[in-house]
Amino acid sequence: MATGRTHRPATRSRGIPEATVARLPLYLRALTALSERSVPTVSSEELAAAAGVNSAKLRKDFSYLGSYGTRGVGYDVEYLVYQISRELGLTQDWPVVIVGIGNLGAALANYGGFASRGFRVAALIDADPAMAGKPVAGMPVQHTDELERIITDNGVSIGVIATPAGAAQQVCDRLVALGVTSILNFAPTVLSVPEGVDVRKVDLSIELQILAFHEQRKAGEETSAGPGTAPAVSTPATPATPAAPAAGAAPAAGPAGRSGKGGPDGDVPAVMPA
Amino acid sequence: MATGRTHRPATRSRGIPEATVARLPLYLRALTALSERSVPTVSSEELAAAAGVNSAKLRKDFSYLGSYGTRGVGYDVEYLVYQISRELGLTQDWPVVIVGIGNLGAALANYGGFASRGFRVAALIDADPAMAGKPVAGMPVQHTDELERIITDNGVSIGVIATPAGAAQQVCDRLVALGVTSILNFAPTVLSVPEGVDVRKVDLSIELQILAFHEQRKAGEETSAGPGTAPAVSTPATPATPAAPAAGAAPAAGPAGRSGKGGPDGDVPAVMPA
DNA sequence: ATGTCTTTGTGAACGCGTGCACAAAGATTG
DNA sequence: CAATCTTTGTGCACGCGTTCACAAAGACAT
Repeated sequence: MATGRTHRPATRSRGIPEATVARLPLYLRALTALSERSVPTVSSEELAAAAGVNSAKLRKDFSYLGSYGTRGVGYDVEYLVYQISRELGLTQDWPVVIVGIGNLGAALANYGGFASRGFRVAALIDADPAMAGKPVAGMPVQHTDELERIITDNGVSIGVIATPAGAAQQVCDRLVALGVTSILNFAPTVLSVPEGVDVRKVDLSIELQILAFHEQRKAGEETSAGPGTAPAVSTPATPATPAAPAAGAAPAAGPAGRSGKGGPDGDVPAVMPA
Repeated sequence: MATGRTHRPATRSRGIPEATVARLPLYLRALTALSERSVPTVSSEELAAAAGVNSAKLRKDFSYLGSYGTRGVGYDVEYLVYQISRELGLTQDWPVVIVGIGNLGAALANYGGFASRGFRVAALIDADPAMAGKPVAGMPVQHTDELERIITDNGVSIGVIATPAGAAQQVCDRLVALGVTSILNFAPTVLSVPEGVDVRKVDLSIELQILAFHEQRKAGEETSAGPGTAPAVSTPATPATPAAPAAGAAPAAGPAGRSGKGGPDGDVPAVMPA
């Protein structure tokens, strides 16, 4: 999951709940597949199964868009594809810039799922002068200096940040200053943006960490009996009071020493207090 | 947002809400940054700002883990890093396989954020025999035939799928059969898995689509007046009854024509079984 | 035209997550 | 030791999202 809506407390834009908006692309994908198989209509039950959701939820979601179904029959696939596309704004062309052409940026540039949904990669930007001119995904990488010209010339309003964490905020600020109002952030940092700018983030390692949590829980349940977290580790309830005081000794031995190392990003200490 | 927990209706494992679990990695990242700057303690206010959340929410989240703060002072950074790491299961080593070494798979293999969090890339797998032996991220790509040996030898319980959509379910089934119980899916498909297997998905294009929705809404608001979706388009309320019948005509004119084209998309399978 | 059968659309209940606001707890100062 | 100040931990209320369950609507058969 790419998590994270930032700002805009409970945006229920035009009556369509955020949760529903987040599912529309899923329905669209399932519908597109049906469309390619020339399936004329689907029931909410079938479509829900294809999209991996509850059928009641799907019907309620669609009810926010209007009454597009026919009782006793189901939904017309083509028509629904069009309605959802329009609702999501995919009937128009969205020029996009990708900033930071490292491994991930290059992968994004090559990703077919963008172009097929109306997202046109207008430019690939990188701060490294050595990258300039290099072709990635059949398109020359351009230097950051070109950013302003590119964005204004193409009318770009959506930017993708795939830079290292350290550069992300700076890039973000520049994009926003140039009029970009939607940002998809792959850098592991919290971006601060002014009111009116939407940020969504995708953090690859966060997803793995969430899986690890559940994995640990599963392993713990089958190994030992109780609901304990890790087997053979003291329960988390105990070290309440001694926490803060005891911690004073920690930095000496532990992770503080690691802070010198220039790792790829933040990480977990090898040794810990208490 | 990489969204998407599948299965497990309302998993509140061991009393820690899912929403809280999803935020722990964020806190951890912020705390690690503080740790590297040798900051000894933080208040909930400061940490919340660094993690991009509400301070009340943060305190409540931490309260599920136990009472790790000191009133009037704040939280001990090192200690909290340890507690969260342990809770997430990051104090142990998680061998991971990445299946599908295309652009994205290669980017994932090179991503530093995994290794630094206790995730060890045990192997890179690809179905293409031509890829076998090629070094990616300083590690030879191995053929799918090796999958069983690799997984059992390394005790892999987490798999990352970065294959084209068409191959994802098949790969998933094989992983599950070999004992993998957590899957991070980058392929744009809904994976069906048996009870007890966790799937999280990251769909790059979904995030962009959600941004496009909001972007369209923003544009619509400033251009025309009303809360209408796209300017100069009939409101969605009208075509209620004629929806299904009229839909037959829709594909001709509208974007429905798009369905025919077999895009460069890695996305929807061109053909698929019923 | 009438009745039956299928499937939508939605009212209502429930549960989770969020945020407020404050009491309790400890540090700190005089 | 008492008073004050800071910050945590949480009870409570509210709103969003999910799910159930059913009436309304239309297709289809007779």
